[in-house]
Amino acid sequence: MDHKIIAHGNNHYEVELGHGNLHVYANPEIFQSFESRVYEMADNNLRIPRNVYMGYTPDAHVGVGTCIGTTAVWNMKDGIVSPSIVGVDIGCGMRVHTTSLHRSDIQDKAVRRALITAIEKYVPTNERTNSHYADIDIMNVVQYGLKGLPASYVPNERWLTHVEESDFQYDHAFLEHLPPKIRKNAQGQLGSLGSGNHFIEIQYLELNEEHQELAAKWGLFDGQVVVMIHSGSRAWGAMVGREYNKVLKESMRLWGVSNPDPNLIYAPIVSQEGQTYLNLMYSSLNFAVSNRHMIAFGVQEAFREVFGSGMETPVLYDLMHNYALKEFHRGQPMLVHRKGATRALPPKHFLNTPAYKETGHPALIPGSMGTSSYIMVGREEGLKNFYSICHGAGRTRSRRATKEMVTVDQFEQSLKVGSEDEVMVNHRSLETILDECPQAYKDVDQIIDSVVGASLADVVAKCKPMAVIKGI
DNA sequence: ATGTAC
Repeated sequence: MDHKIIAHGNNHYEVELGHGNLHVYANPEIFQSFESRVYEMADNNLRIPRNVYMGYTPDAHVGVGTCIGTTAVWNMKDGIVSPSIVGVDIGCGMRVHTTSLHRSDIQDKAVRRALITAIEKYVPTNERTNSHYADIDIMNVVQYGLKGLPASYVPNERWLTHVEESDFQYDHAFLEHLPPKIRKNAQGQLGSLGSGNHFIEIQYLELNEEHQELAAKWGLFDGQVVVMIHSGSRAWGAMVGREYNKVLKESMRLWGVSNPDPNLIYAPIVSQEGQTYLNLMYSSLNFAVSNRHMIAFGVQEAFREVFGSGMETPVLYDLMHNYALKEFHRGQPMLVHRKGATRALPPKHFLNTPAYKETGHPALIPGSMGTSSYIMVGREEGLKNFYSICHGAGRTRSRRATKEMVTVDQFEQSLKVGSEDEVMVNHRSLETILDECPQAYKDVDQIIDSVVGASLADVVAKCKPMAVIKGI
């Protein structure tokens, strides 16, 4: 397919497709690597009426119905909501906790092994292992988010304030639409990691010299040990997504609405079906943020076991990259879908959570296993992409293709196994998580270069991996 | 992604 491309400069391209224009933020190298399939998908998404804006971040790649890396906006009054443009793992996101430790404190491999073992004791990493928080009623959690947790699981006020949202408000009456077994499936999963690309990583920081002052304000220092968590809404969000893909698909058939891609599902925001999905999506966001909170609670317990009961692991921030949020833009309420896209608000922006109003909030971007992650901050210019930046490196090949192509030996080499700087992993064998090797992902440094070059955000700190806990 | 699957 040939498309007219407008190059705006500064890693910003506008691609004219059959049904509207797609904005792409990528450096020339990444831009050239996009396959035509991602443009076909964007064009199918642009067929949905009254789209206000659609953009790709540089980590964009093919997903179900809609590419991962999409920001898509409609007006609340005449727009649509789409489970396909939210993504299957509703509320999937990132969280970072800081420590007072320096990397030299955990350079000893025995210490890092002890931390991995302790974390696995407090955070279930096997699919069917329940968390031991039987005293938490998940119905309180899905209704009131972090405010639904018993006080004994909230170490201090900061854990409620340094998050993108602690309590997503919605009409709880919609919970009656859910199948009863969702409760049984999700109960016991709170505080568990999940599998796939989810992880807990122990990292050390390399501060960007140009943002030392901001880093200090955020409590960050060079060489600091931090913990990065990537997880989502587990069975709760998966069941909401699956159920409403079915329901909305049937509604589209009844309404006579169709799209060339049968996997692209959507409904008017004002319709009963759209309202039901939207409200139940918020229940999943409450589960997701609470899940990461409880994982972090377990991680703090583990650090206390290794370093003493006085150990504190303050939360830096928690934010999501799979959701649709009502936001005010251009003076109007709009529904901003971010599927594999991270909000990065600039300093002073009114949408910032109060704790980060002055500085802008930390935007947490994971790399692939064994490569760097990043802590960034949004810029004013990010407005052009509705303040969305990348959500990570972005896959470059499928799980199956990766397993056929990469060997366990190559994976071990990329983790520097055997050396002092080895990225230690909880799994005895890397065979089971081979599809998560760095060779399956784009080069995260190129992705970050694209975002910085497009003036969407700046790097505050680079996070280098020292130990990783993966689920199965 | 998912206590996977019309």
